[in-house]
Amino acid sequence: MPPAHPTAPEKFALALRTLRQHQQRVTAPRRAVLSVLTRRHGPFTADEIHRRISKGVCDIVTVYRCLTTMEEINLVRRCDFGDGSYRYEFNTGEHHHHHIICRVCHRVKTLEFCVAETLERMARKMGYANVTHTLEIFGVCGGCSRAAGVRG
Amino acid sequence: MPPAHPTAPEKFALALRTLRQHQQRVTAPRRAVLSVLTRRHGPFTADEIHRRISKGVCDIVTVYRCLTTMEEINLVRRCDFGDGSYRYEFNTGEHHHHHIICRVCHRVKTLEFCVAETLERMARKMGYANVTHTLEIFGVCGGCSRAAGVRG
DNA sequence: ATATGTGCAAATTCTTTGCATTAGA
DNA sequence: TCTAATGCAAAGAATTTGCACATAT
Repeated sequence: MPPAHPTAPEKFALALRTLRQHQQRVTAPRRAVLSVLTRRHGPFTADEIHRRISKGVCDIVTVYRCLTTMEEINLVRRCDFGDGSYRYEFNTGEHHHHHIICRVCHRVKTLEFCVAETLERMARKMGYANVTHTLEIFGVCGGCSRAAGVRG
Repeated sequence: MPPAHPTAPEKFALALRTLRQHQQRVTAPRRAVLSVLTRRHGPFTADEIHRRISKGVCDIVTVYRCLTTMEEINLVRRCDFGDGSYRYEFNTGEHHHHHIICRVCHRVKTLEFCVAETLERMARKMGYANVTHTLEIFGVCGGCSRAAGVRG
């Protein structure tokens, strides 16, 4: 069986395969987007991804289109931290997880733990099909708390 | 002690009192917004609220400003279903709750139950202060499933 | 060869802001 | 009275769309 945490190149190769399996073409912009997303987990906004791509490879519009396509085939997951823009992360399919977002420095930590199965089960009992959920935790991280404490 | 589920007029009266307590003026647009939000739990988008207000009472911009003010004094809660617009609901302060949103008809049910305390506790242990969370459940409700089933 | 993907410009959608005017307290 | 709230117009930000051109298969 594959290692629990595939390396970036492994994820990248897997992603290209997944594209082809879904009759999607492997283009330079798609490679670039996937390269960013497999190297660091993110999640990143479309703009952040675009800025991490070598200048001139593609337009921000193309980044959006790549991400939409990739979300449709479950290669990426779209997250919403409620701050006005969506974020995208590579979907390894390994484990469902959530984020803790610092309200001050906006750094994101991943929580490899989910507590919402109970709620999903409840929703299914209520007659819902195709149940999913979003769950994000917000707070002020230790560093930012200390920084604020020192100042005032 | 007050009843567990105050009536709409009770909520409305309470809301006006809360406004005054916070040195906020009681104006026609604010009454109109609160009237909508206390009559039905929602949550509603700014546009939905505006359309439910008698024509000519106020501009959509004013609805946004009312909602912002009301959120600041905790009279309303802002929800984000990740579909491009925020939704607002009256905050009775009674109990924290979540929503189940049908992906097809977009009808919202309230889940008077929260499972995320565990996660918040975990975040606090990780050194985060001022911890909150967002949690929404999505699915296809029974009615919509049946409708889809009948057709195809 | 040909359908799919991309660039550029422009449109859309949601939300916020500036400023003169109106109206609560 | 006098500050806070509103209307209107316009700005902003994020995302999507239209269409001609480029390119992966």
